[in-house]
Amino acid sequence: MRRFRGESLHKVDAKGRVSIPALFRRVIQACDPNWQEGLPPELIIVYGDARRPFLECYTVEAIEEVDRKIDQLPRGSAGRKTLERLFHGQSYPTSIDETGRLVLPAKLRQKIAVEGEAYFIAAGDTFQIWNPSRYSEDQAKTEAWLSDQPDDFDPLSFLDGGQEG
Amino acid sequence: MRRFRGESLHKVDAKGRVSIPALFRRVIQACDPNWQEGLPPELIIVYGDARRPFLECYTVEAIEEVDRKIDQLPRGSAGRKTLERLFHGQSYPTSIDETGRLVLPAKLRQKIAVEGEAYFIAAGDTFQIWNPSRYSEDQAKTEAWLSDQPDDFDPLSFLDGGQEG
DNA sequence: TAATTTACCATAAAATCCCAAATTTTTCTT
DNA sequence: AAGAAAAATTTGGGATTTTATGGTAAATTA
Repeated sequence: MRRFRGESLHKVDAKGRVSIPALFRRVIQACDPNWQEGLPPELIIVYGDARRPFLECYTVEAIEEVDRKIDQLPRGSAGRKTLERLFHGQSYPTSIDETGRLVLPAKLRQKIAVEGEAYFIAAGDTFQIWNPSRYSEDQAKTEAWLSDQPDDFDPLSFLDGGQEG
Repeated sequence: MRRFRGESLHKVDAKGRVSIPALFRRVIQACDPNWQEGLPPELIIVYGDARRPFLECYTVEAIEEVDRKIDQLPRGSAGRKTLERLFHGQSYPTSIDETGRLVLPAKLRQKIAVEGEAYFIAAGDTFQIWNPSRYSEDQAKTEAWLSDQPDDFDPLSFLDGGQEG
């Protein structure tokens, strides 16, 4: 259980509180090496990439892997600088409260235009938080593209294009 | 026993509970590397491809193979994004309960228009769940096509690299 | 102090567990 | 090979737990 799976819609109240999908909570907890009974499981929300209309949520383990890779880049290089800004600066470490909720500060809610509801969707070792209608639009594009493919087109054929092991 | 074989019809009750064909259960259990005595065998239901009128059920091993391949695609590529949506987002991880049943949430039942009964059919290393009459229609088409072939046409001839496409 | 954040408590709905009745299939015995 | 017994399977109903969400009080901080 080290991988997120599934999608769901949740209410966001005036204080910015949102329930995290129950299945996601288990993954977050399992991937927090510091967690123990009684402590709140932690996660990191990365919000800096302005081109992306969603928040990207990392488990502690996943963010530590990114950190290690950043550490290996040459000091002062453009790549390192950009990644440090994004993952160290423009990120928000937080935790899951007793009732399974998260608080999204106003700044983050504005960033993705979330008000009364938020849409959660898994993306492997991270998950994303979207404005529901923005997600629908994005998804509609993907589906339109898919329906333009031949009837027997299998999305899995993407897998054969890349390098195989 | 790592391959599904067979087909059958089962009742779906008001809570969405359905028996999984007993033979399928053994395959699901055998292909769950985390399974041990006392734990429920797990499986993953993929429902996202709107062009398909059925649910596709993966064993843990089968889905992990897909996951590994997705991981190898370039981050941010269109193919990877589509597959992440499909296999990580639009999927439902679940398990087989003590009595051999599965719960299909309302959302999934609606997706394939299943109400009182569901039709299960093996498809190699996955199996599918259909609305029974939709399956009949689809099957009728296959049979119509077959009966249009010459009497001596052998389906196995597909194996010899005939027209693929 | 005023505003914001955090902790705590409460409740309805939904998902899960537990027990058990009918079947069906398999095994055993004659 | 037939019938009886045992085991496994399919299905149903109720009780229990978890989840999603709202409200209020306490605490922090600007």
